[in-house]
Amino acid sequence: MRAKRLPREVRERQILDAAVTVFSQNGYHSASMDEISEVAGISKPMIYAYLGSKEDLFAACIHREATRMLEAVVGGIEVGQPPDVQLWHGLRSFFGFVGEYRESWRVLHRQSLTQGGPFTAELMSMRQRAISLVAAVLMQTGSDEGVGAAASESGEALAAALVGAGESLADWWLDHPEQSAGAIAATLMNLVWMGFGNLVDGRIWRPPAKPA
Amino acid sequence: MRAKRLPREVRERQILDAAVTVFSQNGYHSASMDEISEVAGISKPMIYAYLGSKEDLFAACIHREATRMLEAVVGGIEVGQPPDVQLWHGLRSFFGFVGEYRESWRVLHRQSLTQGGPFTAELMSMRQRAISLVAAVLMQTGSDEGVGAAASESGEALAAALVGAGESLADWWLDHPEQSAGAIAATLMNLVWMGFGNLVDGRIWRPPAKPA
DNA sequence: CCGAGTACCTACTCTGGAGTAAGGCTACGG
DNA sequence: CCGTAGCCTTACTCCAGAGTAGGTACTCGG
Repeated sequence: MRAKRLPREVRERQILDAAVTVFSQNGYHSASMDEISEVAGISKPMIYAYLGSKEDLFAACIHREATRMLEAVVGGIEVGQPPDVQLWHGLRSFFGFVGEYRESWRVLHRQSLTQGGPFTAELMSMRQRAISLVAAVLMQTGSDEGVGAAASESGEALAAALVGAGESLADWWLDHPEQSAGAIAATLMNLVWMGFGNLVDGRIWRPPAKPA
Repeated sequence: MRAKRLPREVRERQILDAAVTVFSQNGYHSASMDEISEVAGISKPMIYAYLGSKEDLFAACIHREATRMLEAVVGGIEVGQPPDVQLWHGLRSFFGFVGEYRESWRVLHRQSLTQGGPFTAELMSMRQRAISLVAAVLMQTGSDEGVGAAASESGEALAAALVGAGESLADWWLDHPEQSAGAIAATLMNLVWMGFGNLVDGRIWRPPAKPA
């Protein structure tokens, strides 16, 4: 069946959408260009004409979705706020994004670690941006209040751990969707801000009164 | 070149070693059986004769390495100790393992999330065992001291977050090897036990006097 | 010394799937 | 109404790499 004639811009979006869907299902290698073209409702050579090789296509997917996600998170943070509130809003935005765009998340995370392809660059870069962002929020705490030596020395490491915790929790959430995004965000916020030692004593962190 | 005649048991170990090496470098899909056979110093049909298909081989690798790792972690924990000490020793053992067997870690983690193959079962199971183990340690805190409601309700989620933080920090460590395994473990221990809120105030967690 | 079993090899087959050559259809400017 | 630019397709080529057929050497019990 011959597809209706459409401007390039529109087709490119359709192709990317289809690619994200297919990649998210079974990973980069298991996805075939034929299947992507079928889902996109277009023939294979169009993909090559517009987006280049399979690797290029994957890189383009990663780039688009990563940008979307980081924009969502950054957009959720208000600069004037105290650091715990910033972190809280960042987490809420992150889990909100994951909940709303599961496919995007899957393609970003579940396929991300399979280093090997040249698209690794794209992924490393996005991950690094995430870590840097978190580190910045955490360390700003420091400049405001004179952060403890232990915290400031290992800022990047702490940020990496936090990012990993978020990723892992997001995955766990996909398999246990009974909770809301807010509840998940609160769980992580508590772990990371209060620490388990405090949680045991029943001390928990709560968002400030003004409803978020 | 004809290889020297060796008993099956020995060859199987050599093959598994080679497979772990190759899989850890570029992931499951990029690894070829030809390359594995070459690294193992043996010809391809031997692999098929002894370990079965490529998927079987990968599953066998995962199984062996996961068992090793969990044994290392479990072996590092002493049951009588208070929970924070147990967690501390577990973390030390974990990062010790990662530092010593980088290839094992890579094959376990970096390839693990690419869902799709039937070996996913093996991976899910090992991850679940890790999460359960952590959850058990954390929750035991509860039964000892009457854990806060917030902590007990989301025990599995907290464990998932902690496991993810550990994994992510381990990856980060591979790229920043300047610190010792103990230092990395201490970083995570502090984040997770004290929480960032306390770290900012300079309160940190320390292992009990008796040198670990 | 001789089977027979087990380690081991060379040299294939065969398929999935990336990427392409070559050309048809449609809209729009002139 | 015609040409040309750009959307779109069918129908290939081609190769990496999983898996195998079939045969060779070594070794050990008898």
